[in-house]
Amino acid sequence: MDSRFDFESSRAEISALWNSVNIANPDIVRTLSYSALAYSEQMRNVNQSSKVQKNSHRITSPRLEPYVLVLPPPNLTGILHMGHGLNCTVQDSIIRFNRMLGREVLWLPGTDHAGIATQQKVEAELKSKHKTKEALGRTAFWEYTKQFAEKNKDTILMQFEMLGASFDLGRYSFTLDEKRAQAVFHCFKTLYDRGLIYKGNYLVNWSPGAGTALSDDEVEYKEVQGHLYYINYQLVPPSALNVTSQQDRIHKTDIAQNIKNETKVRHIQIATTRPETLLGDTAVAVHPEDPRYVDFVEQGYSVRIPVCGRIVPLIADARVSQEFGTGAVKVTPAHDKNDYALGIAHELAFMSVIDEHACMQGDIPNEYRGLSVGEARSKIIEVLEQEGHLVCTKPHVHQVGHCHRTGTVVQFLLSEQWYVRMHDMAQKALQAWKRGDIVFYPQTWEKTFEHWLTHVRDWCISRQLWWGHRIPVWYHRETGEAIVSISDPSDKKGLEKNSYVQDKNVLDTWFSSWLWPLSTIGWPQHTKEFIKYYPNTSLVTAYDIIFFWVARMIMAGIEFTGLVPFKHIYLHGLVRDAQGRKMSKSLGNGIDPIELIHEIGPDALRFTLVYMCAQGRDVLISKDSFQLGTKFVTKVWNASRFVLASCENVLGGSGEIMEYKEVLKSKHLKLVDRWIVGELQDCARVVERAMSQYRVDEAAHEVYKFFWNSFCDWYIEFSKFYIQVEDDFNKDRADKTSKPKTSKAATDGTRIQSSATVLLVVLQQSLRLLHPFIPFVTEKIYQLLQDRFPFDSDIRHVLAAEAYPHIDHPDTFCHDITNIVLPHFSTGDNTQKKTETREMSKSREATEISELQELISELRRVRSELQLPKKLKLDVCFVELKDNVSIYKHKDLIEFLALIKLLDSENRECQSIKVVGSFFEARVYITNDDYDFSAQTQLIRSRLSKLHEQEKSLSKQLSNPQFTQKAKPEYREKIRLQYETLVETTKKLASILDSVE
RNA sequence: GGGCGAAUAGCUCAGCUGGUAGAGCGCCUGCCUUACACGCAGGAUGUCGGGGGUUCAAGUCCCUCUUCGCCCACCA
Repeated sequence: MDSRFDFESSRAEISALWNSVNIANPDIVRTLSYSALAYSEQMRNVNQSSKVQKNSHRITSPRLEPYVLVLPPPNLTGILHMGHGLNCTVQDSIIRFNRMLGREVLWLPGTDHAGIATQQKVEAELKSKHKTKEALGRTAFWEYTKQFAEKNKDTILMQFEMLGASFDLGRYSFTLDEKRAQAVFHCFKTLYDRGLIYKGNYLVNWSPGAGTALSDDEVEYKEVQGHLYYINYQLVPPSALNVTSQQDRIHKTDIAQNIKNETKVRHIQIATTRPETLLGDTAVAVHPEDPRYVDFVEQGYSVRIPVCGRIVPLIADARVSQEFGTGAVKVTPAHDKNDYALGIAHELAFMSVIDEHACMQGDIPNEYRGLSVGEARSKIIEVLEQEGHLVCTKPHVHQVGHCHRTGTVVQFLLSEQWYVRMHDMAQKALQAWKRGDIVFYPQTWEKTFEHWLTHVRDWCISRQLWWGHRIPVWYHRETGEAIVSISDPSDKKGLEKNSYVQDKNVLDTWFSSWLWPLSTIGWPQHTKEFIKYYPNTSLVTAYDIIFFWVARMIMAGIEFTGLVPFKHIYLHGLVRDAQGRKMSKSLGNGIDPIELIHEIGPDALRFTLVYMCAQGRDVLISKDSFQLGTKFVTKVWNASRFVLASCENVLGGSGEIMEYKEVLKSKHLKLVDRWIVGELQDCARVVERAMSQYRVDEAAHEVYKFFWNSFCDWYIEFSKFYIQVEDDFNKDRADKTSKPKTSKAATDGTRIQSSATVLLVVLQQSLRLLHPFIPFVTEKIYQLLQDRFPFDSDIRHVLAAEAYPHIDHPDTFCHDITNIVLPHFSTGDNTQKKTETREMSKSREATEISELQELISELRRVRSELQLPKKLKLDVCFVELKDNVSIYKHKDLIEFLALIKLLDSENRECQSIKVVGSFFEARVYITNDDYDFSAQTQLIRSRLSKLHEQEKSLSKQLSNPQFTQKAKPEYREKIRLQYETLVETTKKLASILDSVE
C-alpha cells in the first residue's frame, strides 16, 4: 500500500462496486451484508416490502420513515460548478448517512432544460457557425437543442458519479421528457380550469437579449451610475386648445400656432433618467397639492412634449413625490411600471415606442425610428440641448433591471402574456408554514419566505422561446376560440385538421421545475411510488432560488395534493472565492470541481466543502482550503494502512480472524479499548444529532476530531504498545535497567491478538462513521480490510450498505468479525441500578484515561521545553499521587508513550526537576546531560503568573456571597474544586522554584 | 425605504439551550520515532466591533451606535 490514497485508480472501481449492488435503488432489500453475486435475487416487489424486510438482517426499522430527497436539477447548459459540488456533497452525505441508519432511501436525480439559458447557449453556438434559429426552423432547432442538452446531460451525470453521488439513476428525470410534459400539461389545465391561469395584455419585463418576457423574479436590479436630465416641457393653456379637440388632443400639432400667440411662454420642468421615452409620453403628472403646479392643474393646462411636439394633459396624482427632482414627472404608460399604473388610473393613452429589440418604433418622428434606445437617448439629448429645452444634467445613481440570464437591460413593454394568479396559492403556502408543516434550516429564511409570499404578484409564465414546454392552448383559426389541449383538438371537435393553431410560446422553465417533487414520482397519476414517497423528507438547495423554486414548489404541492412537497428545507450557502466574490468565468476565480477531483480526489473535495459549510453562511474557499480535506483523507488512509499492516503481522493472516470472536470477550478489553469505543459512540451520537439539524459542518468537525485526535493521536499510539511490544525499544530497556521488566503484553499472546482485533474493529467502525463524508477512501479500505480479514466467508460487505455506528443500535456496533459485547455500552439491561453503576464506572474510567493522557502530555512537555533529545530515556519518580494508584496499572503504557522509565523510589544521585499536574507531582531525573536549570525557572515563572491570575479570579468569585447563594450548586462545587486544585498546584510550583533557586 | 445577516487569534471561520474562548492555515521550538513530513511532540497569540443594560456570571440574552455584506422594494 502506497502512503497516499490512489483515488484516480480506485474511483471507478469503487463506483462500479456500488453500482454492482445498486446501492442507490431503494427497491432492493439490503441485508446488512451484501453479496454482490446474490444481489439480483434480492430484487423485490414493492408490495412485499414489509414481509421481506422482516426476514432480512437489514437494520431497517419500522419506526424509521423512508428518506426521500430530490436533487435540484442542474441546468443542462454546461458542466457542473463548485456550487453543484457543494449541493451534491451535502445531499450525498445526508443520503449515505440515512441509508446507513437503516432507512429506506430514495434520492432522485434529474436535470433541467433551462429554457432561456439553454436557448441562449445554442443560439450563440449557431451564431458562431453563421446560422440562426430562424433559418433552421422550429423543429430542427428543437432537435439541435435536444442533442446539445443530451450531450451535457452525459457529462453532468459522469461528473456526479465522480463526486460519489449515490442517487438512483434508474429514476433519472428530465424536466422536458414525456412524463414531465404530462405533468406540466395536467398542471396547466387544472389551473386554467380553476381560473388561476389567465392571458392578458400587460406591461412585462422584456429581455431584448433573450427575446422574451421575464417574470419579476428574473429581473436583477443593479446599481447603475446614470444621469438625471432636467427638461422643460412647455405649458399650454386651455385657451390655446380648440375645445372640440379635447378628446383627441394628442397628435394635434396644428395648435402650435395658438401657443405661439400666447404672450408668456411658461414651462414645467420635469426630471428623467430615460429621456428617449419622452417620445411615448402621454401626460405629465404632479402632486395634487404641490403649490408650484396646483393652479395649472386646476386651470386645465396641457403640456407640449419637446422633440415631437405632442400636446398631452397635465394630471395630478398623489403618487407623485413633491420632493424628488422637480416634483413633475413625465408619464410613459407603455414603458414604465409606475407610469403604467398612472396610465390605467387616468385613462391615458398607451404609446408603445420601444420594440422587442430595444429599438425605437411606433408613432414617432422618422429620424428616431429604428434607433436603439441608447442611440435615441443621445440624439434626443442633443436636440433638446439645441432647442434649449435641456435645463441641466446631474449624475444620478439608480437601480436598473437586468435580465438575469443575458445581462441585458430589461425594457418594460406592453405585451400579451399568460399569467398565474398567485395570491390564493401563496396564502395556502403561508398557512402550511404557519402550521409547522414545513421547517426551514436555518430558520432565518422563514422571514424572507414569508415576505415574498405576502407580497407575491402574478407570475408571467409565457416565454417567447422555442426551447421549452409549448403552451398547451390552441386557437381556432377563425373564431379565435381557445382550447387547452396537449394536441390539435380539431379531431375531437370533429373539425377539419388544422382548424386550430397552437400558441407559439413556451412556458417558463420554472413552470415545470415547480412540479419537480410531484412529477418525478408519478404525479398526476396516483402511483404507488407517489403514495409512498410524497411528501419528500427534505429539500437541499442553495438559498438563491428560494423564490424561483422553493416557494413555488410549496405552492404547487399544496395546490395539487393539499400537502407540502417536503417537510424540511435545508438552505445552504453559495460557494464563493476567498474574497467572498461569486465564482465566475469573467473574474477567472472559479475552481472547477472536476479538475480538482483529478488533483486531490473526490473525498478531499467533499470533506472540505462539508466541513466549511456552516449554516447560514456562504462557503468561502480558495484552492488552499482544500488542504484540509486532502490531509484528512491521507491521514485516514495512512492510519488504516498502519492498522492493516500491524494486524496482519500480529494476527498472521485472514484465516485466524474467525477465532477471535471467542477471544474478544469483554474481560480482555482494556481501559483504552473501552475508552475509544465510548469516544466513537459519543461521536456517532453527536453526528446523528447534527445531521438531524442539517448541521453537516458540525458532523464533519466531529468525525475529524474523533478520527485524528482520539483514534490516531491516542488510540493508535496506545495500541502500538500492546501490539508492538517486543521491539528494540523494550529489548534496549531490558538490557539497561537493573530490574528488567517484560511487558505483560509481551508475555500474553492472547492479549496481543485481542488488542489487534479490537484495533481492527475500531477501524472498521470508524470507517462507517466517516463514510458519508469521504465514501471512496473508506470503501476502498473497507474492501482491503476484507481482503485480509474477511468478515464472512462468502459475502463481500459493501461499506455503503453497512450500518452506522449508533449507541441505540448496540447490535450494529460490533457485528461481523466481532460480536464483542462491550461492558459499559451493552444495553441488554436497562434497570436503573445497573445504569447508574455503568455511568459511575464510565465516569471513573473517564477520569482514569484523562489522567493518563495528562500525565503523558506533561512528561512530553518537560522533554520538549527542556529541549532534551528524544532518544534520552528519562527516569521519573512520583513524589506524590493524589488518592490514585490506578495510574500504576498503566505503568508500561506511560513509559512507552512518554519515553520514560518509572522508578519505584527516588534516586537522589543526579539532577532532577519536578513536574506538577492536577493529580500528581513527579521528579524527572536528568542522568546523562548537563542541564541548565535557568530555563526551567523561566518556564515555571511564566506558568505561575498565569495560574495566579486564574486563582485570583476564582477566589474573588468564591468569596462573593451573591455567587455562593445564587449560582447552581453543581457549578459552585466545580469552581470550588477547580480553585483547590489550582491552589495546590501553585503551591507545588512555588516550592519547586524555591528549591531550584 | 423594508428585511436578514456578519463583526471572535496574523488569515478563514466554529462556538446550539448564559458558566470563564476553540479549529484549520500561518508562526516559533524540537523531531525524517519502521502509518502518515499532506506527519509527530510541544509552544506563542485574543479588552470576543464601541457603549449601555439584565444576571452571582454575557462572545452567548436585551437596547443602542459604528462598519461591512446580502435580499426585496423603489422617486421618474
